[in-house]
Amino acid sequence: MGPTEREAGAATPARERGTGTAGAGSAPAAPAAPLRLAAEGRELRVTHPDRLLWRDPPVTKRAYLAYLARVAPLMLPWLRGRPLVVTRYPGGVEAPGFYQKETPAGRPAWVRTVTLTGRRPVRYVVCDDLPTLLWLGSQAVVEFHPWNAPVEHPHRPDWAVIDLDPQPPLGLREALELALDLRPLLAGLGLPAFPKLSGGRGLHLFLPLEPRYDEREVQRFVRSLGELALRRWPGRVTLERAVARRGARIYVDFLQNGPGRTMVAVFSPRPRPGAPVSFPLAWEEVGRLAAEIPTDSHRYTLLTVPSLLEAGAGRAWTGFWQARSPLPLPPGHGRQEPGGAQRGGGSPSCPT
DNA sequence: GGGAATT
DNA sequence: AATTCCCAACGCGGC
DNA sequence: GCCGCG
Repeated sequence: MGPTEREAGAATPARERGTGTAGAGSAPAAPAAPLRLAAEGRELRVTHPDRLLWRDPPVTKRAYLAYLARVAPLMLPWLRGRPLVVTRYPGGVEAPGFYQKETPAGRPAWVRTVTLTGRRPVRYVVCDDLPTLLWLGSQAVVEFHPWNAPVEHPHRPDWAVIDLDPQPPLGLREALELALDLRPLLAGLGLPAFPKLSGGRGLHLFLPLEPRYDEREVQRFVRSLGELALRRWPGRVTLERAVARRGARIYVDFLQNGPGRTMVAVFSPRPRPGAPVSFPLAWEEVGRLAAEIPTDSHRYTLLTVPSLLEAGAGRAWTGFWQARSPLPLPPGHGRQEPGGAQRGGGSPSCPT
């Protein structure tokens, strides 16, 4: 989804919805005063606290900040120490939004940034703490896309991502089923995988990695995993870039592992109707959900900003950071081997 | 959402 | 003073 | 070459 998308026919800009204003004859609806917030000794100004970021279900900026504060303990570990790319929707998620890499101007002095030079130098936000998270929320940041690598070694990702994107009429159910079949295959390669709901139709598998490979190597490896899955389940899996050629299969998007590419963080909301959230699952839940969700449920929404605000954040993956794995690279994979053109592009060996 | 550039 | 602009990016494959 | 794609 591009951040500039908008819901068909919903051009109405988000408007201030009076906060009740029990106003018996009181002053004419005062333009909502900026809210003052303090967190961990940092002070924050929040304009338009009652603006609706999502209309259905209704989520005001104020409620959104409460959500972020609530999930912060579980969310921050996935943002901390990484360059952050965000999408922002200052007019609400039904109005156009935009990607932002460069740190928004006017940041408080205590917001950490890091400048990385690719084609051009970019000063990224590094969201290490609650005040920074809330400041981003106050800036109408809706999606959090941390780099796959930490600032200390930005070109040595410490996780790989397998993005399972079911093409309608397939839906979450089918993505969960594929993940369940992928799991033993990955385990056979010594790769524990951690699943999360994308917040859209699909599922993301995170594979904790020893940070010794560059983005290209990781991307090549995940592509070869996709090819393996494609050979094994040709009717269920596709690696096609062109939507028209994907058919009713699960698109395995390995390109998300490339240089400078990002994946939406755990607990990041999505700028879609329903205020869905990308949510970490335990494998038992993957199995349970696969059994519960109706087939072809390509619109299934499980967890939302309001539901998590109400019920609490749940839990995180356990053991992720202890599981960092080496990639089972065949000899020569990813290394310039003088004259040693190996066949097959380095597919992982597969216990068939 | 807000700073900068443009009218 | 008011309005508009700007906020990523890049390679790959199909045509 | 341009477009769509993520």
